[in-house]
Amino acid sequence: MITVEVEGRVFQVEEGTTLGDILKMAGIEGAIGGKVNGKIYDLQTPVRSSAQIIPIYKNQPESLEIMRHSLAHIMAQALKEIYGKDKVHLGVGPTTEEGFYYDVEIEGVRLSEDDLPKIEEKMREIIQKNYPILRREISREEAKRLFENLKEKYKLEIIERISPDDVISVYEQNDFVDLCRGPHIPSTGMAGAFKLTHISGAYWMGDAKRPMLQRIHGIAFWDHKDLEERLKFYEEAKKRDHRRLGRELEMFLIDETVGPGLVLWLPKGGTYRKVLEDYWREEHEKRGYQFVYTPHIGNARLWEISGHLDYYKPNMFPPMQVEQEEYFVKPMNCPFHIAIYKSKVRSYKELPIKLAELGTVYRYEMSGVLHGLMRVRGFTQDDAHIICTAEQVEDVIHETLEFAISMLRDFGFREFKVYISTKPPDAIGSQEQWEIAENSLKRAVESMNLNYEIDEGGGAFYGPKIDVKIKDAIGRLWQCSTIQFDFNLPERFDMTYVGPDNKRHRPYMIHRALLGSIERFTGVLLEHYAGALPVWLSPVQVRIIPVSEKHLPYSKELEMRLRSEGLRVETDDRQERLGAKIRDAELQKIPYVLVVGDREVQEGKVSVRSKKEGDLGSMELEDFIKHIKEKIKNKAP
RNA sequence: GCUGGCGUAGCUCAGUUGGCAGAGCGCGGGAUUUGUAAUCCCGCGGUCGUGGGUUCAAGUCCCACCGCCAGCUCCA
Repeated sequence: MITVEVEGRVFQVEEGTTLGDILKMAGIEGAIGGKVNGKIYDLQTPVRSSAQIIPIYKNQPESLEIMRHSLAHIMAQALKEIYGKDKVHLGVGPTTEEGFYYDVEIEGVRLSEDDLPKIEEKMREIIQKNYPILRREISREEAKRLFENLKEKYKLEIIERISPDDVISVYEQNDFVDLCRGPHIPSTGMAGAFKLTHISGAYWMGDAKRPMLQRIHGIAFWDHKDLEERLKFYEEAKKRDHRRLGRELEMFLIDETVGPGLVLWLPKGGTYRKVLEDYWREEHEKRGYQFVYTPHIGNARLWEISGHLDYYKPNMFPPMQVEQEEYFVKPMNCPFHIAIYKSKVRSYKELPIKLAELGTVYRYEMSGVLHGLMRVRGFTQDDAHIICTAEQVEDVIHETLEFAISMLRDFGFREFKVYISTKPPDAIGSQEQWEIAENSLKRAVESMNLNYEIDEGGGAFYGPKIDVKIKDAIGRLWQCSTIQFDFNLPERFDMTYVGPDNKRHRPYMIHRALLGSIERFTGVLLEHYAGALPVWLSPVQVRIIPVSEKHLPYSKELEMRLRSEGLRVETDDRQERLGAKIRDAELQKIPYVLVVGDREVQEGKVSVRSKKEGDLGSMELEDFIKHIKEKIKNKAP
């Protein structure tokens, strides 16, 4: 007998009683599954030891996971029915954040997106038939026999990987059997609303040397309403695509003849970028950073010392030969900053030293991963290296994290997720170094009340780090800031400082970027704001629209006046109708439009239309200047 | 890099079984003098991604390469 606790009540049941029977005993109805000591079980799974049980109902996210998992099976069954049992070989079919996928190999068939409706149709049939989904626990030998007979070569491989202590279970619906740990809904009829979205390739076991399977992706929810909402979200994301916005707003360009992954900043993008970089420099100046500039290429010897040629070479552009020496285009700025640090003997009195640079680096990324501004081959890191003593580490980390969050807030982000990655097994550096570093990271995050997760053992071999992700307007997370200890480079370059004891000591080095890269961050910003950048960042802040040609002189006067106030202004002097000019300003997402006609000329006023708030009516020019300057100062959206 | 899909005017796209390259927007010229999301007319604009091949004939079929997209993998 085992003891189970359900909703505060305690029961004695036979060991191996299914969760469903236990819940029934407790008088609980409508549960999809349950959490048994924190693990999600379905109703058919036997409970083998005393446990705390929390039922899972449809309105809880965990129930979705159960249902989506079953949909993956239903899809697999549909594929087998359409393409033949022997032809379809199943890989893995897990759930995702919003649905499920299944990796399959179908002999002689290349699926295309046109095949999806047919598969969906078959899935609906299976759901309609409402087959019971039955769990069966079988021995390893039986499992092997079963999947050998089914010609499921990938499943056999999975069986090999299942640890001997684990129970092997299969789930059956009608004549379909799948190796699966579960959990599942009790019958196919309970499946919710779903849609197959796309097909892609995926290596078996994520290994490029193994065969590539076809991955069929689907999304699923209990309600059609939620499904529709999700589909709308995709449309919304598509509307916000920075690649489209970048072209429409004339921000940037990636030109095939220049090269893939290499960004050309157009004048509008250039103006925006200058504002961003000026702001960035000011903020760094306030916090005692010193600015440095370093070359784009460096001698191979430098990259040998840094170790990049050992472990980073595949990501570097091939070398160029100059006067019998090899040079590499830089993939990182650190070795240069270190050379600057080492240019003289450093005293503990001048630490921490904070060297900052908007350093443009080049990395040879595989062609398949390039993506607009988000993933490119040449980009500018908002980079800095902080060199300090052990005693200073904690303050430095605290200050840096605070800096990162404050800067991201200025750009309009309000939600952050922080990840701390700790010591991996193959790490270098002393235990003491790691402890000081990791503790400082944890304390900084805790003192700032930030929501964080620890990725145990997820750090680089050369040091622990903090990554900050931001949540954008439609809930997507983007990694921006990273604060990374480096115990490797100070050793390799023999960096030292002279301590109060007049001896040489090894400093701590921290590599950090707040925005990540200017390119990527710009992509994120564009998507976050759907192209309508806050006034302070907008390349054009005000567009003046004369109602007719005769108002052009007054418009030009206004333009000069606003320009002298430091605002970015242009006048639409085209021979177009007012409506057309308003529309174009709107499409260009210009924050403020000033309409100038007879009334405004006579009264010396301006008629203000804000992108955010619509027609604000007539205003004294001075009042408008005050208004817009306030928005700029506050970095209002 | 790998798998699949796609490359037609500056942009968005149409182009049937192989048979004279099209539209809208944009751009140039003209008319209009406009009050809060598209005024009208005319015109310029393409070696159909590049290079081979099949064919009387290729945007269309075949091959290779380049680029883009969805993923895998990787990552700022």
